[in-house]
Amino acid sequence: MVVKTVRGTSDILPCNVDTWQALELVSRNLLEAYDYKEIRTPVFEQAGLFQKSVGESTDIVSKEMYVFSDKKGRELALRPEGTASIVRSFIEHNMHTQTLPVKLYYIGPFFRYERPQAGRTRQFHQVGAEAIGVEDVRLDAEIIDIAVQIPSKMGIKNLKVMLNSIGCKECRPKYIKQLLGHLKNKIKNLCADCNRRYSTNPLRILDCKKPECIQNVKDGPTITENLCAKCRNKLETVERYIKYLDIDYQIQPYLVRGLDYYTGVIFEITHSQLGAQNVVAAGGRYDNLIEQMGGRPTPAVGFAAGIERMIMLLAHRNFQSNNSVCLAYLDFSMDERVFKFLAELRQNGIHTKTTYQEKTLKNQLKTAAKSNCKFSLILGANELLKGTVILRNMKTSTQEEIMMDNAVTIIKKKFPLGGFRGM
RNA sequence: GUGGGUGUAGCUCAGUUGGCUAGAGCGCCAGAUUGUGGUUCUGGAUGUCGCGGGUUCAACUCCCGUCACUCACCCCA
Repeated sequence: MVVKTVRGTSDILPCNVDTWQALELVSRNLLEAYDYKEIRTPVFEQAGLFQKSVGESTDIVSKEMYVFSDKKGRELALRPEGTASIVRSFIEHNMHTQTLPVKLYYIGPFFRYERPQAGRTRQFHQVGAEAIGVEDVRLDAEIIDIAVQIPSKMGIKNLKVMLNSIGCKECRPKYIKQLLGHLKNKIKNLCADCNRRYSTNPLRILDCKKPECIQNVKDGPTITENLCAKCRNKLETVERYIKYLDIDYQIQPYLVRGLDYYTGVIFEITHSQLGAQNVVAAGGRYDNLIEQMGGRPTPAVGFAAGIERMIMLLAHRNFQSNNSVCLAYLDFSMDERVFKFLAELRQNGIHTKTTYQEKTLKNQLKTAAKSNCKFSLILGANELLKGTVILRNMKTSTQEEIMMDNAVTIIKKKFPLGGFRGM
């Protein structure tokens, strides 16, 4: 058997890579406009980093992490998410001494050993951002804004923004007690998973999809109406700000987050065309994490968006650039003058295709048309003698004969600024 | 980790109750006279029928196993 990609991984082929590049470009431009700087951390870290930050109790750490030992016996893990590494880096490089907030973003691959499904693979990519060091709800609003803007700028519509707060160190434990009290007599009505959650992660019972659980949770207390005054005020302020930004959202009292480090305002952005894994982006505040990881007490807020999931929503769109020309030559094998002309075009940034094969002109034009070239350059013995070349517009099927020496400037004028179609 | 569906040419699929050299469309390649593409016409190439085993005179078709894909649960971006 020939070797294939590992389960849950896939090649991003040239035919799809334009969409990826467009998405990355849009993300970078946007994040940098919001004053975030890119950070690139290693794809593997000490396994303990994730155990401490993401939480031993989560499935991500307990079951889904790619853990391995290196030759010195160090326990390492492929990163299952982005925030932990950034927090590690923030502490390691004493970033608290910089002007706060420190605003960072990342784009890259992550790894979780899960059963593949629509919108879920073992290697997947996220774009995310973190604003660290200032506790201000405007940063929460800004993070939500960016998380909405990235897919929106790509032309993804009908995003659903859901907002909630899971409280702070003070009010969350109180609420959990209340919730457990409410469910105490109803445990036997809950599904098997929620019976387990009752002891491991009670908040998760809130977002169970099973009708019997929804039924029992419905008449119980919600975290949203049991927040302390401070948390309630923060949630309301975030609402006010994103309203000003015209972000259409709704409060979802049963929205909770899976990772242990979240505190306060959290959010999820979903899309109905994605299937069961419908979260495009999600995030929230994690004010205790940095202290918990050995730094000084530092508030922070961030989000991550699933790139594959956005790509799925863009599948019908074409981001292919057609800013290329095709050099067709004939009557002779590609001699030095043609080869030099080709190099000259390319050295001047003109995306130039050619066949490298002695094919008929017909054939070469066919190639040019197939690969979506805007112009063909036709260079035969006649032209070469005169020092000219034929510039053929593939769309209008009109052509003109120009001097080879002027070709670069003339072609460059024909192209507006390079970029992606449909943006 | 659990459950359902699927696995036949590069792609999308057909293949009758097991029976001759396994098919279609699209794509690909080549031609329709001399240096001009996307239409049309003609011709052509391509398959260990996912892999391994079993039943049978005979298996793409039945049975078992396995791997992969896919969808859902779990979990999460």
